[in-house]
Amino acid sequence: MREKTGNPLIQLERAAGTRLGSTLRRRAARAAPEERQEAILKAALEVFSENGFAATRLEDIAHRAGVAKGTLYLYFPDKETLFERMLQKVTAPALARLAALAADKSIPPAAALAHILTFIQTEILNTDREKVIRLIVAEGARFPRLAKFYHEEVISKGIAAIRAIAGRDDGSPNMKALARFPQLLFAPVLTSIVWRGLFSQFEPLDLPALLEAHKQILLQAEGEARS
Amino acid sequence: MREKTGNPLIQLERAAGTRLGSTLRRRAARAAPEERQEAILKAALEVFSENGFAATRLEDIAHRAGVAKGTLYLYFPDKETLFERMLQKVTAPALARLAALAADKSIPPAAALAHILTFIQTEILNTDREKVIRLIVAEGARFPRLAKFYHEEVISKGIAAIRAIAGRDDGSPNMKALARFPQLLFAPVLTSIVWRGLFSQFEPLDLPALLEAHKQILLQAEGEARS
Amino acid sequence: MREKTGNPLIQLERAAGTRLGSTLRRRAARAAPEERQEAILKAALEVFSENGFAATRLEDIAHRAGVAKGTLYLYFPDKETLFERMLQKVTAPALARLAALAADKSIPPAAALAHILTFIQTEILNTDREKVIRLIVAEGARFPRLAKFYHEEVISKGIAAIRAIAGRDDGSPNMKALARFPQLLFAPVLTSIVWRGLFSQFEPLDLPALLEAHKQILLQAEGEARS
Amino acid sequence: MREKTGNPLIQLERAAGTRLGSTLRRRAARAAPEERQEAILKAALEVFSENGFAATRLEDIAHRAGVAKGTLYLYFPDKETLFERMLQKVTAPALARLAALAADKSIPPAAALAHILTFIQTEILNTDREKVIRLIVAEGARFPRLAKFYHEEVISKGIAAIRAIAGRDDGSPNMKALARFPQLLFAPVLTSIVWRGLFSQFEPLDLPALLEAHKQILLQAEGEARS
DNA sequence: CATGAATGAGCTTTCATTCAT
DNA sequence: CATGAATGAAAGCTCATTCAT
Repeated sequence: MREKTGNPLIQLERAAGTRLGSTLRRRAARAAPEERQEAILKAALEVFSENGFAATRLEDIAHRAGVAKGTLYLYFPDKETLFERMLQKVTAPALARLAALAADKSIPPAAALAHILTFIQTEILNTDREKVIRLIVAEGARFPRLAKFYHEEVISKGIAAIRAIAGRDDGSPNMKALARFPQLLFAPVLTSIVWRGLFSQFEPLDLPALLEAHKQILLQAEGEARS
Repeated sequence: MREKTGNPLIQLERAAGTRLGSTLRRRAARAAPEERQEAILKAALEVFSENGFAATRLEDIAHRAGVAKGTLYLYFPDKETLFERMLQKVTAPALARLAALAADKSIPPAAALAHILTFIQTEILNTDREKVIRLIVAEGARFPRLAKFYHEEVISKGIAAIRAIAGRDDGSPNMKALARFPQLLFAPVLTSIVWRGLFSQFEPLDLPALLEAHKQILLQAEGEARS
Repeated sequence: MREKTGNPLIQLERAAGTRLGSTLRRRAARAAPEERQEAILKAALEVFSENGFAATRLEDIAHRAGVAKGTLYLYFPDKETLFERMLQKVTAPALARLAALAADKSIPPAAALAHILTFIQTEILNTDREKVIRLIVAEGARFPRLAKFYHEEVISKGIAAIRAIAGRDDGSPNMKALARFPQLLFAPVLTSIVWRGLFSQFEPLDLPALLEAHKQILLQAEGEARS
Repeated sequence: MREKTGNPLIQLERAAGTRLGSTLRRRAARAAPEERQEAILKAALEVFSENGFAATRLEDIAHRAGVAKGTLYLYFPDKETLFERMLQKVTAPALARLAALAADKSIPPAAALAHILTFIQTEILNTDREKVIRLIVAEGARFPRLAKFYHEEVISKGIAAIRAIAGRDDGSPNMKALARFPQLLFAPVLTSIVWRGLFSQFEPLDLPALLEAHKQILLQAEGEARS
């Protein structure tokens, strides 16, 4: 951390009050406001992910976004709000397809749930959303508003979708269990995310294979969701 | 280190006293040094659990432990070390019985794994160890030394035990999967711990029932590990 | 300069808007430059009066004047100059009639002085000029240039006028005193201005009656300056 | 302003990590807490008087008091409170003798009031209390709590004392006026204080003579309060 | 050993001023 | 001319760490 930037060349120029060629000045030719907002949120996700909320310095986010410290305050009133808005923004979309899956009753339940796991695999893992999950897991306890938002917007919807799908099946005991505890479907995903954040360097984890094994156990599926 | 908070949610609790002369010191008539160390570590677990590493003030730990701020430095060189030592201390024991289970080849694998889950239920959940797990999950990424320690002392041993047990079974596909991915055994436990830290107030979770369902799916066990 | 507030009492008023895109600009269809200057100075008097120099934000003045922040700099080089120019502008006229009174030797001294007090009552109290006096009293010590200007343009002229008038009288001891200490004439006025700025809400002050009493004491006048 | 202190000798010593003779270290051999509080309040009065509330930097107060910035916060929770406490502290005593004068009915009213003016002259003018008055006059409008405190603790008591004394006299019209408007007694004092804060360098003011003249006008006193 | 007052680096936030549009 | 987004110095406040007692 602690990148003491501040191009000395530029500083000299200023100190002297001179006005040399114009190419070197100006940090990035004034971007559109939406792009800056975007850049700030992107930088925020990165830096918060690396350091956690409390240990993140706004100056680092600003640097990473290519703006000045004060600029952040043109877009967000304070650190906490920036944090929450950033998480909400990344969180926002994404649940639509799950709802569609839940509604499509032509797909057999086991296949639909396998689809969900595949969906998670491609749309969340190794994505910004994985970082978000890590941040929520790590900081959510200190941000009840955030936990509530995430539960309402993501978790409860996902839970409902899984429950709806599993409920369509009648016989299978595993499906019954899933209808009661949808958490069992994504528990290995969450565990993998945590694992990869902590232990991968000591003991790597073959995530696709793990999820495949999970599907077979839970859904007796034969890897039909390979696509 | 030197991390700063600013989290308004947390600052409420503070505000403290107006700082006067110090006529009425002495809190508990001088305890034995081991007891003090103990008290400090206990307080540290509590306060770090509530606030996370960066947002925790050493003064709060000292206060909770009934000692002065400076006293902490007689036992630990700095905040980070206190944090790590505290986690290591709570972590330390606990794995012996798992190893014993793994070694006892008279118990059928499924029963042994069910035993492990029961063991986790009674010895970890609702315990200081659950708090430790939450802290590791939340802060481990910023404390690689800690993650390494925890992997070495706890995770890899648990993994090895599960793998040894599951490996004794030959036929069952679930056992094969567990031998390859022991994480699948405790994934629902970790998920539950995270859930209870974040979402319980919005949507409670019947943990024993969830683990029971998990056992049935994974081990076709019929709750035989009730003991 | 570059002074900072932090006064929480003042910050309440702010908080502003969340800063969005700027689709709906334009406040008042482009005014003539003199009018803008006027509007800025008017707004400046108001806002500086409410908050004092250091705690006043230029943005508030701009907002109140219906112009953009940057526009201020087209009319004034910096905050301090705006402050001084504003005070000078309001101060500027006003002394002519006093000089006339001083020159008109047909009016008996006591009556002339009573006139002055009446003049003050109608032309200063409850006027922008009262605000100016409060600002000078409050901030003058930090703006020697301003104090000097005010002394030269207003105070010394007023003092001279009073002295000239009182000096025309020979016998009366009060007139002798006033010729030596013209401040005694307007001391109750200044005191009232300060009082009303600070204590009126706790203990109101009947200003006309007070000045009437003052006239009687000092000038043995019987309210003949009612005009 | 902006005294960048920080004894370079000491800084070198620290940088090198050496431990030389012990006399130079240590900012003042750890004073008693009351003394430090005292020193801080004294420094605060000075610096606030020079710069006003908003333009005063806590660091300057700390430097002037010979303590570190953080030390201020051991004694006062924030800038505003320091400001108010400082003013209250200087204000606190002082009114007792006035009350005594008001109660002593053996002294003729005019003499008692003359005493009060003399008292003001010796106990307030050229004193910390004069600075306090200037600060209240300048900042009171922004600190209603402070204005209220000052009115309750000082002003209203002084007003009451004057009114009681003046009320004992029956005939004199001046006394009647004073009983109704006690402000007239101290108006020249306040005016002088303001004058000396703003214009003395351009036009000095013989304050004792002015107050003497005031006494003669108001009390027909012949300087009997010389004592 | 224990204490807690003292320190000062560091962080969030504000706002006068600039300048591309 | 006018705008207001952008800048970054500066200030209030916190808290890990030290050290005289």
